[in-house]
Amino acid sequence: MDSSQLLKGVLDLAVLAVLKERDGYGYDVVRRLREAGLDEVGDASVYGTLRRLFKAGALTSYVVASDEGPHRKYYGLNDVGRQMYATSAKTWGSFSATMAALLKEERS
Amino acid sequence: MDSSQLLKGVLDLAVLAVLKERDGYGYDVVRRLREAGLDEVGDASVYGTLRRLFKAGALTSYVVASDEGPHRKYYGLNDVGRQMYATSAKTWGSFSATMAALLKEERS
DNA sequence: TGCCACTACCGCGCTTTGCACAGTAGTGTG
DNA sequence: CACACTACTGTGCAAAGCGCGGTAGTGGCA
Repeated sequence: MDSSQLLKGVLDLAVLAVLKERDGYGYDVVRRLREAGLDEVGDASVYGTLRRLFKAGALTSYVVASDEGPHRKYYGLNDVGRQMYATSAKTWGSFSATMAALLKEERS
Repeated sequence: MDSSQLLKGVLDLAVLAVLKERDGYGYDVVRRLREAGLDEVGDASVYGTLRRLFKAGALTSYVVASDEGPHRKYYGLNDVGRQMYATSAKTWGSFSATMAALLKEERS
């Protein structure tokens, strides 16, 4: 099945969630999301989301050199990002609860 | 917050869910979805979804005259639609579980 | 009679967003 | 030196939900 459409509007939240745990760079965020179960997420989607969130003022950004590869652009949550995470998580919670209730009506 | 993006890819499932309970026409499906909690769903989205699902062969369709207004175009699930509902519900279930797990990691 | 509200449907065009694809680099391995 | 892995970027596309406007049918009300 193609669950890519399900990510719409939720990838932001997912990225915020992993960054809330600890700062991370793009390639790392992709890995963490896939390990978390979102294995179909595209790398370009994550990079795009990070740039979008940064542009929206929700993330801090700093570049760190690496011994084993190219530089890494780290991202982390700031206050705006934490606020965004809180409200998004809440919205998602009520939305998924609504959907769960809708799907549970198995009285046919 | 704008939860419209959350509907992406899930509106199909929501529409299938209400039609699984019983047949319905567009305007009625909109009302039922809103009563279920998806109060921000646009009517054009539902009509579009119904047409799309019908075109995909998941729905039956029949027009019924009404005493109190315009005609009503009823839609109902066929075998394809029921199959689609089953797999979509399953996909949604695992996806939302993944998201729940991701959000629950409150160990900062 | 004229106006409005509610019901019911459709089409156009816009925006967001995830993604495929391609490209650029740095590092290490055979 | 080719290749794999790491790491980031840009372009352009397609799907989907929605705002808006339009078309009708019915009925109420002054």
